[in-house]
Amino acid sequence: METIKDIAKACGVGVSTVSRAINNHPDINPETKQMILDVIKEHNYIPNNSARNLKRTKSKSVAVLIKGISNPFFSRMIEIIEYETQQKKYTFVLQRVEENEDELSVALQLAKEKKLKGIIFLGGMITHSEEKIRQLDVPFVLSTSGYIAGKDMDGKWNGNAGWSFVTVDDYGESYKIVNYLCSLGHKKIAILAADIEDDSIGKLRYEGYKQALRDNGIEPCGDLECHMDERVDNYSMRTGYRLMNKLLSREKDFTAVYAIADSLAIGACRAIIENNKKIPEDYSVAGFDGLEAGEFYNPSITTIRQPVEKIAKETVGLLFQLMQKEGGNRQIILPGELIIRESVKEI
Amino acid sequence: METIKDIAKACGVGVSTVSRAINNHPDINPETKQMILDVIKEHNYIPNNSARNLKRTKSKSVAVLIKGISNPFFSRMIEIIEYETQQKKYTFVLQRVEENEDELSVALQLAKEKKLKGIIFLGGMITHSEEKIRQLDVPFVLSTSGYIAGKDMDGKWNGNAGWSFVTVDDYGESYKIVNYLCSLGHKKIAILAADIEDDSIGKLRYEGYKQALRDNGIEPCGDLECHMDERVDNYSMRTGYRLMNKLLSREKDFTAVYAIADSLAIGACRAIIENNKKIPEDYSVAGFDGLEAGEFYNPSITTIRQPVEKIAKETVGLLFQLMQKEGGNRQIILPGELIIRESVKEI
DNA sequence: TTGTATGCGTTATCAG
DNA sequence: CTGATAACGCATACAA
Repeated sequence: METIKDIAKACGVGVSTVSRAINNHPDINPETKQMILDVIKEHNYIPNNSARNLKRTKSKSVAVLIKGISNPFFSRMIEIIEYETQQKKYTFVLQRVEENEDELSVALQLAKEKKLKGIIFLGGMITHSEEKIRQLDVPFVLSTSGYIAGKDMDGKWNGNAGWSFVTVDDYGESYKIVNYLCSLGHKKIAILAADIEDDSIGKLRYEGYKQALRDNGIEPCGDLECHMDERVDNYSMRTGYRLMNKLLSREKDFTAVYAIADSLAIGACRAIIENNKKIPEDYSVAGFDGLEAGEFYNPSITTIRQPVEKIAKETVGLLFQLMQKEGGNRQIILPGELIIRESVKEI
Repeated sequence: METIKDIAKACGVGVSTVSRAINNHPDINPETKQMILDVIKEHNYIPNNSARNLKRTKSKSVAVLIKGISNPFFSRMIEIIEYETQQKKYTFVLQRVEENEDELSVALQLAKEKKLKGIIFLGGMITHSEEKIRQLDVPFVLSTSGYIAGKDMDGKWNGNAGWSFVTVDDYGESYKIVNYLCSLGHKKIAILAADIEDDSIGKLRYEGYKQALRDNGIEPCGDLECHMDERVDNYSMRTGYRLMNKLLSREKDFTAVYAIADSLAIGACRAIIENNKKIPEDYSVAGFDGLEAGEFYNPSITTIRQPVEKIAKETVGLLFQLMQKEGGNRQIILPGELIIRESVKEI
């Protein structure tokens, strides 16, 4: 294994000079620097990152910890976050964390190893003790999650989370689209929801649905609710398909279905079509998220679009404010956008 | 910052004993070990990974380098690779690499930093000099790529790649589905393809298409080919939508379209539908990949399914054989599966 | 502008 | 079973 010493020897200079060449330090003769760089290239020398991290005191890097990397929603977010981060001349570390892994522990460890300046959490970060969160002495922002942590059970914002986050108002936007369905004359609105025990966005969207119904004088009916199985289902098209078939087999009357995610909505559509029913003639279908797949589906899916670009930008902006101590924790709640397409009709 | 020294002091033992406790070494008194572990937990001590990597000689870890993380196809692969790796008691490192980044350089660096035992490349690894590849002294396997490197321009396998890979036969499977379209009586078959300059799977699938046509006595016609714009388009639904509209505007006659990816096929379907044409009555549409989105689309998309699970398992299996020197480089070419669904009709 | 020496936090070696 | 100490490869303070 080649080390900086070997290079120094090969160049006939000291190790620190090589180090200076590598790290673009100013106080070095341009000629020696070029010579060293040439030798390095010739030897295919690669500095050992562990040693660098160990020695370095500071660093200009932030990390994104992402739970549920398969979420297509996150792909675009990452792109933007990465771009914005690089604009600010910071290095960007992407770290995926298992569904059953503790993202906070991973964050703690990574912060130490990479001497991080800041962290962004994408997904997850729902259930953590204040105490453990406090161990994280690096500025961090929760993106598209964390809202729940500041919400009371009935969905009302209690306004005192001790940390920063950026998210859409899942409860409010869910309310909005269900209310929209009601305004179109729908009275029997089914829902494809997360499992009952869910305490994340699934719960928020579910609560928004129920409240919208009540405010429209409709009492939520358990027979029109179809929940995922805990630890079996996920937010996939297949799940939507399964849930919809289950709902249809109950032979209950309804005119619209609200799926709490576009992926579920698409699976639901397929189930409806295979049952020889038409969308939206027989059933209206509404989703949530604003995925590309919903836009190009046949019929295209009426949904709430999450402002991905905006969320990403605000997240990075907030994180850097925190890092530069330009203000304390803030909670940014962005509006979604009701996108009216083909899958819902007036009744 | 707390170090192993602080823990040793707090426990009244030497640092090496603490190290033993952390690393599950056998030669340590179970009681002291438990005591140390307790103190560690109490202090929230986290060992510095950089220091560990620096000092450690061996390691039991493999990495997956993935180019194009948004590819939904890769999500499932990663899941399986990770599972299989953990079965073998190895640690798994996922490293994403930018589209414009050099995955080989990243691999070289990571191998050094993390003392990797093996590497899996997902996507990318198309254009690299033999010389640079040889620098990588760690066993590696190319998954769902690399085939091209052993192919001649006309798609024939030249059989002497100096490295291992696992993939489907993009050329052959592409040939298969186009041939299937021909067998159904289609004579004018359009294609939605990658940009002309593409030298990856895009080229292979394109060549398979042309050869299938010729073998069915049909001369490929440029007017029925619609290529992506280099560096602008990607394998998204939106691209498929754009290309299909472009193709339709040419007002050329055709009865079937073959999109070289399911995502493109779905966008194409949407474009056709918006032009008030029916699938498959007016146009048959075929895809490639076997994405969930194609299965649940309306109409469901006839396609070639890549055996994701199998690819992933064979990849890991091959890598570990290489690592354990149980054989030299091998090239595994798996068959795809023609899945007949609703988007294609006989003519 | 350059070289030397020290220490980052850990594990491995060796002596007890 | 345990503890002292020498590396690991690099960046940096300091001396030249």
